[in-house]
Amino acid sequence: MPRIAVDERRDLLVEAAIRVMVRDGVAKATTRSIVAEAGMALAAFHYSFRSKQELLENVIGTITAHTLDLAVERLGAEGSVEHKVRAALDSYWQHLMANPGEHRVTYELTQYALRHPGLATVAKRQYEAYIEGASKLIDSLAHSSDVTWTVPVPVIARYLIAVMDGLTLLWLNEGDDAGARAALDLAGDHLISLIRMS
Amino acid sequence: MPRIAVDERRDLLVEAAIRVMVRDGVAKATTRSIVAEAGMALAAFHYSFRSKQELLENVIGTITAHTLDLAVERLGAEGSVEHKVRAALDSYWQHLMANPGEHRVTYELTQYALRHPGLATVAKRQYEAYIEGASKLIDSLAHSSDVTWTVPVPVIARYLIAVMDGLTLLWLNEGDDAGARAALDLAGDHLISLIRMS
DNA sequence: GTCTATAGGAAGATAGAC
DNA sequence: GTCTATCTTCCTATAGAC
Repeated sequence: MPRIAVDERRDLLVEAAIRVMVRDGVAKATTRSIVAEAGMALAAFHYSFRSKQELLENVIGTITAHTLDLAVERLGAEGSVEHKVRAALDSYWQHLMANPGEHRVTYELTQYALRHPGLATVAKRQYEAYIEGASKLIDSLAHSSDVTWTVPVPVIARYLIAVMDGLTLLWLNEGDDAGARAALDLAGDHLISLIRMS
Repeated sequence: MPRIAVDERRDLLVEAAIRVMVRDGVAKATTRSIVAEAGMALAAFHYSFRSKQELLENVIGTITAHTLDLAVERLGAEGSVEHKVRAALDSYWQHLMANPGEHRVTYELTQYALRHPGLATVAKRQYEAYIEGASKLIDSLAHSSDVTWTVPVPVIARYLIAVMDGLTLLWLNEGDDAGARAALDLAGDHLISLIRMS
């Protein structure tokens, strides 16, 4: 009954959609379940968004931005380069263990998007944003400690993203805390071995 | 019209389901599209399988077995340990580039399974089978060349699976051949550095 | 065993009163 | 802008004739 500006309604629906996806999965995030989560009538969906696809574009954009913000926050550690690398990995891992549903949703969303022609380009841009973010993170890590990498930054960036994605999936699917943690530490060793002191 | 044994019909439906999933994605693999692919009537589905879930259990089992068979074939290389490691990674990568749809489906299936209570245990067993397969592969690689690993085999196995999963996703999502390949080679360097000659 | 026909429900999207 | 009611389509699963 209360009148809400369309822009605000859109934000509320995007947030509700993300909550439903985290709780029940992307497939269960139907227009009906989303408006129910937001406490709105079904028709509210379609005078806020032209289609479900338009909502999903916004959901993907919001989640990508959120993830990149978190990555930037992770840069704050003090001490040696080695310590900074470990701290960054630890910080990511802590966030994963505290918010598994959120991470699972990002994988579901890219897969969903890549199977739907209208969303495929959005998914690719999302991945490119991650790679660019990782590159900047790796670059500034070396600069802040006045060291260099023995391997080109774009290569390390892709390797970093692949390893973290893979370890995340491993833990989400297998559920073995100690096993995944040991593999993460091994990846950390490798990253540190790529640093050349100068 | 021709009478087919139920067991054979089940196999035909499982194979048809996999073809549909590879081509159109797991979400599009409905009972209707699967029987259409197999050239059967809709009702044939439900006197071959109790439910769609029962078919999916068979699909997951078949794909897991197929993947493990491929991994075993990859062991045949001759030469130094380093060469064997490179050859195994190359062989995997070649299969990925030639069958991207098949690999994409395995990720979709685990995600699908983990969201459906009745299939969650099947998905976990699938992942455990992968880890066990990787462990055996890593073990026999060292034995056949009379060297040892500087890190426990289960840790390397999880690291290997995570890295390959992550690199696969990276390539499937970003589509950059050279970028993913460079990251793969970096992972290869790391694996080789974990070998201790004796 | 094999089929046609249909039940029964949930999805995205829209019409039209207020 | 906001709602209820409904359209249309697609899904899994079953009934019942052959």
